This record gives sequence, structure tokens and C-alpha cells, in this order.
Amino acid sequence: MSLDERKKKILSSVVEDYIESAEPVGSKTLVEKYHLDYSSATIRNDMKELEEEGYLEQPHVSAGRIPSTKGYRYYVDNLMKERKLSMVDIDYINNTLSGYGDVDDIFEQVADVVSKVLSTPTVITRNNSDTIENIKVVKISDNLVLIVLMSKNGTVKDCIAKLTDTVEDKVLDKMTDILNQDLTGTPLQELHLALNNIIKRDLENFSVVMEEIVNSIKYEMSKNMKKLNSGVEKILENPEFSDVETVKNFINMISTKEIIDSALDSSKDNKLSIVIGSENKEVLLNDYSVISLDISSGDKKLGKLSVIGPKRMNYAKTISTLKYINDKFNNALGLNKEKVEKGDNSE
Amino acid sequence: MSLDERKKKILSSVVEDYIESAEPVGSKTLVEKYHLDYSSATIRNDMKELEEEGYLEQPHVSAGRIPSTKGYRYYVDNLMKERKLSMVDIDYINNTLSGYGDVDDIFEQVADVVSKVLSTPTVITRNNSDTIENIKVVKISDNLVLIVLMSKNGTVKDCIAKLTDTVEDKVLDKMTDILNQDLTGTPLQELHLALNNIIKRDLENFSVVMEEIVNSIKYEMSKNMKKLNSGVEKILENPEFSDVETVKNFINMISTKEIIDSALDSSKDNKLSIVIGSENKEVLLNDYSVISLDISSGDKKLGKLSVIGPKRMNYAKTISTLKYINDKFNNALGLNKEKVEKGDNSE
DNA sequence: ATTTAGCACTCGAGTGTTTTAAGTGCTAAA
DNA sequence: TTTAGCACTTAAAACACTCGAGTGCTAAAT
Repeated sequence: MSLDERKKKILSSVVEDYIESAEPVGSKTLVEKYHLDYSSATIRNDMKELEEEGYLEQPHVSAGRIPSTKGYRYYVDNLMKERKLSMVDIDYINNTLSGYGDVDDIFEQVADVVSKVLSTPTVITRNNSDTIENIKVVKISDNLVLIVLMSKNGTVKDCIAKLTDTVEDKVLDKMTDILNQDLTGTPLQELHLALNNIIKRDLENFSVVMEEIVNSIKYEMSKNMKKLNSGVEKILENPEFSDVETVKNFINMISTKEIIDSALDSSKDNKLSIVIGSENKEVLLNDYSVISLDISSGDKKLGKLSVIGPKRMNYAKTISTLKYINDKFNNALGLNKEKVEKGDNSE
Repeated sequence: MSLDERKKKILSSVVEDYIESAEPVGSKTLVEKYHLDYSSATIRNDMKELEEEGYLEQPHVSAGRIPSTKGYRYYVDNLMKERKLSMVDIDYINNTLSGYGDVDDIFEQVADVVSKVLSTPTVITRNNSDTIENIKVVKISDNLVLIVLMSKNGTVKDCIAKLTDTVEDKVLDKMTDILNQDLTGTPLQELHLALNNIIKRDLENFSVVMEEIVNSIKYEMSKNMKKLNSGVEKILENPEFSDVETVKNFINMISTKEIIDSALDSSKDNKLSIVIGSENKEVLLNDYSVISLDISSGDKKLGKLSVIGPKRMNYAKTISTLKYINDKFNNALGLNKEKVEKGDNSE
């Protein structure tokens, strides 16, 4: 299923013009703007054939053509030229990604940066199969204890529990042992359950202190589950969203965990996955494209960063931005990981 | 400037009907729906007078009336009946506000809850005149140190700094002393500057470790400045925002720190402040109303919680919700504060 | 002095019709 | 194989018209 050179040029021009203008592209525009050395009639004949072959669509008979899902797919796979990021974007990314904070902070920073650079909503999902490796509890004062959770993948989270009663060091050590015994190896997604079990079992022995510690951990973990996406309002810039009803549906959709999960599910096996329009299994996503990138540190998968936009999104820029971020991010987290592992061994 | 009973009833009915329906209210609707024992002609005469006195406005000659800013103001000050929150809302609030996390977490929870209950954007602003009281640095492992910042108002923040090099306990103690010397009494808003000064001055002595600690603090503090508002998308439910352009302007406005600051500035002296439409100094806010509440713990002001919506917002429900939250919040933070102070004294 | 019925008037919103312009597909010639 | 030319289609813009909600005023009724 290969196209001749002229058709390739036409298809790629239609895609690129439509991405830029959001208006159906006509034969005349194509000849004038993209310097095709043929008359508009020739282009028209080719466009008709491209439509018959399923690469283009016509909103109505007297309009120009827009790319079909198949058209976008052919463009992305065969025609699209990778483009270098602009210096402005590179600078912005480098200046904004500080690398401070814990994994979730960094994920959030990345999502913010991506949504700014690409003017598109960005979704992050954490890898919940990561497991607890070690828990430390440090007393800061009589009524404040710090809890540090380290995961197998080398990420660190911490929280402070405020206690109503003072607690002896010995008791605290005992609690720390119990937490480590019970939680080591627990996947993050099951942490909530495991914590509840501890409380149920040990409440009589440790009274409220253990409960306060456990609740602090529970809250800290639930915080990350909540914040999923950045820059949702960027979608308003697209003419596709000039209708408030569409906007509401989109926001609703992107806030529904199940839909996002299903969307990202299909990209399981690929580092960089591009799902265009009706290729999405989820019907509600059929007008959108989802581009996602696995974020990992070494061989350890930490999560996924996804950009969701109208089918008419800028594939070239999105992909090169994600790739750039990927390198950047790998480096940043790679460093952190190394440090954390050292810290881990040292106790 | 008092109105007779019938006019009061008319004004209050117009306001309430308009808040509910977003449509200009006509004399006939008023008679039928609000059981005014007069003919529509009588109501019409009164409405005309209310318009002449500035309480009502007429979008065009053959439409009903809508309240003017003065009309809303009179309603809020004299006619509005406080209403009890529904059990559903009370339950939702009580179940959602966990009270865990640091001040910023709690502020964010409150903003989320309020925006859910009221279906309106909610803005939080922290009181930056709070000052640093004490800093603790705890070594967790060779490469991880925990930094705990306690403020005068009794709030706690913490962050973890990952170090590239190991650091001796003695050196760390020295650094802690320096941090305390230099930062105690520093208002949070000047913290950034003060931290930069430390680095500039002491970098040669402590090499990168101090810088890593300082940068972690800087990042942790900047995180709170960023997240300002919750539930912005709720605004889409209002028919006032059926035009995407209006939505964009609103989002833009609410994301502009200066505008929000100026809006909240005028409520400086009041615990609960209500600013309606053109009462706002900021011209861009003239179509909106801002209701804000001081959040304090004892006599210490922690920040402000504000609801921003169209002039046609539900004043009664908003105010009673904020009042309810205020009690709730005071209690929650009151508790924390007590704990923190104890912890503080104990060292 | 108030209140109300009645009526002429205004204007936005909705509906149907016409015009315009962009773009096509096809035919016949190059 | 390409292209000029032309008839055809259609969405969107422009316009004209109707309808109805709601008004303000006047004159009569209470």
C-alpha cells in the first residue's frame, strides 16, 4: 500500500495545512502554498483517489479535504519529518525542570512543562506496581514524627505525622519494625489495604499513635492519586472546542480514571505510543489522539506521560518534545536513583 | 434609602429567580411564581421605580429585569435569608476534610471541597507575612537529609534534600545553625531572597551540600505559591460562560496573580468580605463577585479562601458554606497548632 | 390615592429565503 | 498524463419576516 511521490506530497501537505489552519484544505491552496508543480485539476484528481483509498475525507462536497485517521497514520509513519525543538522551548524546559522534590513532584513538573510547550492537556500516570522497600520513622520532636517511604524503584516519599501524645523511642522503633515487616514488598496500589490491616490488628497495642502514623501515610499516598492532569484549559485554544458542550465533555472524559486507563492500556508494550482517533478502543476518545511515553529509570518503569489532544494535533512537535523530555528526565531520575540506592544500602 | 415591603419582596424575588434561572424576570413570572397578591401592572410600576432607583436593570425594553450591583448589594445586606447547609453537603464536607497533611495541603483540601459543594472556582491565598521560627535538619541516610521548617503561626513544612556527597553530622549541625541564624524571623515572602543570600555568602565554605539543601527548600516553598485555585472548570456550568472566549478570559484572569491579589486586597479588614460586580476595583472583575473568608487559627491569620463567580452567584449558599467551613477549619487547625506548639517548646 | 385592565409598542429570537464563495468532478482539448 | 473550463453542490452569510414576551401608559375601578 504505497503511494506515489505526488500523492505523498499532497497527503503530507494536507495534513500539515490542516494541523495549522483547522480548515479543510482545497486543491488551490495546496498548489499555491506548497508549490506543487501541477495544476489544481491534477491535484483534485489525486485528492479524489486519496479519498477513495481512505486517506482523506470530505466534510461536504463543496469543501476541501481533511485527513482521515488512516491519513494521519500514514503521515506519522511515513511522511512526518522529525523537527528539532526551538531554542526557546529547549531553554524553557531546561530552566523549568528543577529536578527537586519527590517523584510525584517531578512528574508534575514534567507534565506542566509539556502542557506549556505543546499547549495541550497532559496526563501523568504513576506505575502502581512499584513496591515498598523500606520505611523509616524519625522523631523530630515529642509530637512530630517523620515517615520516609522508599520504593523498590528507588523513589522516596515522606510525610509528617502530628501526634496527640508523646511517644517513647522504644515504642517508635517497635512500630517501625512492624511497618517494615508488614509493608515491605507491598505494591503501592495495595498499600491502603495493608495499612488498614495494620490498624485493625494492632490498634489495641499501640493506641492512637500508630493510627496517626498510618493515617498520615494514607493521606500522603492518596494525594498523588488525585492530581492527574495539567493544562486542561489549553484545549480551549483549539477551534474544535469553540463549543462549551464539547469542552465540558472533554474535561469530564479526561477526569474519568477508567477512560484514561483504557486509553493508556493500549500503549503497554511500547516506549512511545501514538494512538490516533478511531484507533482508540474507547469510543469517547475517537476524536482525539493520545501520544504517550514510558518514563523509566534504568530498567524500572516509573510511569507514563501522555499528551491528549484533538486528532489535528501537532504530531511532529509533540513527539520531538516528548523524546527530548524523555532524555532529560531519564538523566534527572537516573541521578536521583543512584543517590537513593546508596542511601538505602548505607543503613 | 429604605424600600417598602412590596418592593423588598419584589427585589428579593427578582434576585432569587434570576440567580436560579439566569433569565431576566418579568412581572408575570413574579406574580405567578412568588404569589405576590397584586396584579402584574402594579408589579410593573414598582419594578420601574426600582429601576429608576438603581436596583434593577433592563437588558432591553421588551425583556424582564435583572438585578444591578446595587440590587444585589441591597439583597445581600438586607433581604437574604441565611440558609442551613443540606445534610448532604455537611456530610460531604466532613468526610472529605481529613485534616492530614501540612497547612498547604489543608488549604487545598478546603478549596477543593468548597468548589465541589458550590460548583464554583475557589481561590486560596496564603498569608506570606508569617515568619520562619525554627529549622531542623535531620539526616536520614548518608545521602538524604530532611529539612523541617516551622513558622511563627505554628505551621510546619518539610522537604527532603538528596545529596551528591555524604556529609558529616558536625558539618550538618553547623549548617543548621547558620540556617536558623539567618532565617529565623524571615517572612515567608522574603525567604527566597534570604536563601539566595546564604548561598552567595557561604557557598565556598560548604560547597554543594548547602546549595542542595537551600535549593530543596526553595523548591518546596515555590510549590505552594503555584497552586492557587480549584474547580475552575465549574464555571462552565453557568450560562454566562456559554461562549468560549469568555471562559478563556476568565481562566486567564483567575490565573493572573496581580488581579487576584487586587481583588482580595479590598477585603483586608473584614473576616468575611463580599464584593459584588462593579464594586471590584479591578475592571476585569466587574462582572464577577468575590466572597472571601479569612482563615485563622486563634489570632493568627493563615490566609484567605475566596470564591469567585458571576455576579449571579448563590450568595446565601456560598456564605453559609464558607461560614461552616470556617468553624470546621478553625477547629482542625486549632488542634494542629496546639500540637505543633508543644512540639516546638520541647526542644 | 392605589390598583388594575387594556392596549399600543418594542425588540430579540426564531424561521425561511436568497446570495455568495469556495471547492468539487467531469469533459474535452493539449 | 495533464490541464483548462465549466456546471454543479453546499455551507455560511445576509436579509426579511413573524411571533411573543414584556413593557409603559392611560383610563377606569376600588
